[in-house]
Amino acid sequence: MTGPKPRMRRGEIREALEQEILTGGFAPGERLDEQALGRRFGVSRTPVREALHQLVATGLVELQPNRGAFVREVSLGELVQMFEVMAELEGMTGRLAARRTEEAQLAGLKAALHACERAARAGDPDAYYEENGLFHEAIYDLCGNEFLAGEARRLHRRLKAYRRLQLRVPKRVEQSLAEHRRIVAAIAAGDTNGAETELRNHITIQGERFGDFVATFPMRNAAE
Amino acid sequence: MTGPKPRMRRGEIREALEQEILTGGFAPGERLDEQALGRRFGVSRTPVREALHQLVATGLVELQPNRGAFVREVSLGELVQMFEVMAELEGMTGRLAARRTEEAQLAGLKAALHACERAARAGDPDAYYEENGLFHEAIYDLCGNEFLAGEARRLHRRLKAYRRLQLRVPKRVEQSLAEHRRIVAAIAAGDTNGAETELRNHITIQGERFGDFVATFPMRNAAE
DNA sequence: GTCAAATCGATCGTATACAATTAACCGGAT
DNA sequence: ATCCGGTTAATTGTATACGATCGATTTGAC
Repeated sequence: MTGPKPRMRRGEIREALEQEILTGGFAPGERLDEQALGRRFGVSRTPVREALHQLVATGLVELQPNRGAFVREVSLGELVQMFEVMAELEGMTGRLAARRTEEAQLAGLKAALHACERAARAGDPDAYYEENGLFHEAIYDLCGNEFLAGEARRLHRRLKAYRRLQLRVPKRVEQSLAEHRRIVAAIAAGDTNGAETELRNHITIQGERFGDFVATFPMRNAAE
Repeated sequence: MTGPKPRMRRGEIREALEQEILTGGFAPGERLDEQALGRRFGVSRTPVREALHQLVATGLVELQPNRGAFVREVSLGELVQMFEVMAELEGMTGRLAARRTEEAQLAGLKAALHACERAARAGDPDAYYEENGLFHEAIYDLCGNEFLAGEARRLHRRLKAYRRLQLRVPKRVEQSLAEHRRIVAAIAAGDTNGAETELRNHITIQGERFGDFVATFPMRNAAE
């Protein structure tokens, strides 16, 4: 048996489970047994339970009453819906950033853009992915709405695995970079509509049309 | 001692605490003692703990490590931010509903509107508040994005207490009703921009200008 | 052979017990 | 008198024990 027992704490357990679910270590729909996980992490059921409950709040895990915790399966349609909302929130951060940002505050955003350019030139998709996250984070900081930023971060995290996939598409990195440049230009110019539109499209290309299509199909409800 | 012990379950405890926090039964910043609450509800610490953790996820409670749970204090600025996001989400539901709704599906929305009209004519703000919630719920159903609907419901719940307050402003019910009519008209006409704008303004009147103002002040971060 | 009901097993939900961490209090030295 | 360190008390975080609930299996009758 290879089971090490490093005695992790609740927070670490939460992160470990989240990581493993996002990377596919647990199959969607799979049951997450409390005592099995407890044995695996070298702790009792209690911290595992609390970690699972936190994951329920993030939407990764579904909790059936008196039945246990299961890895939530996200349908394609649901993913589209989440991207649709993400696009809206990101667009909003752009609009607010464009309206509220002063010239002097642009340094961080421009630095993040340059970092993206370097990663793209290096042809390193993983590095670009990291810098991309920091780029959007820079916009969050500029939007002046910390609550909005928190919600955007939440969804960003939730969609992490899927966003990463999209970068594997051939010319996608270059295209993304070009969009980043237009976004910065719009924010710098105070072009609220431009920043909003660019950012929205940046998240879902043809997303709304696609959304219209799948919205006509019936689909599962979100967990309580 | 008036302490009854009805032995509530976790879900009930969660709702009771949520209700009491929203209605001001617990002061903002007040500490929520686990065993005290356990005694009060006639249960042990365990279900209280789980209820508190769920409230952390909703943003009502803040959890300091090894220190305990506290009622989260929401500053005015934070409230404005939340309304700003709420306005955007509602606007989005309106836009999607206007684009995706067929004539035959409008019955429910129109019924909800008529119910609002009846409550307004009766001069009953509380009844109007209820019907208002159902009206927005009807739009959620039409937007075809269940995930978005879930997020909107979450924020709606979170802002419940404050929305209720706004309806006490003199002519506010009549004004709200007029906005509802314009919203329905826009959705029925398939006017995406109109529905989005009307709904957005419906949530925050002059909200953006106010947001611009308070965004220039420093403010607390959202809890982890 | 099929279906239904009751028993059995397993797991979740809750209660209680223990350990670890923190904050407050107190005493002493500068 | 003030500041610093150690000690203590209280509370969170975790472990374990118990009870309740649900699903599956088995047995019996039709």
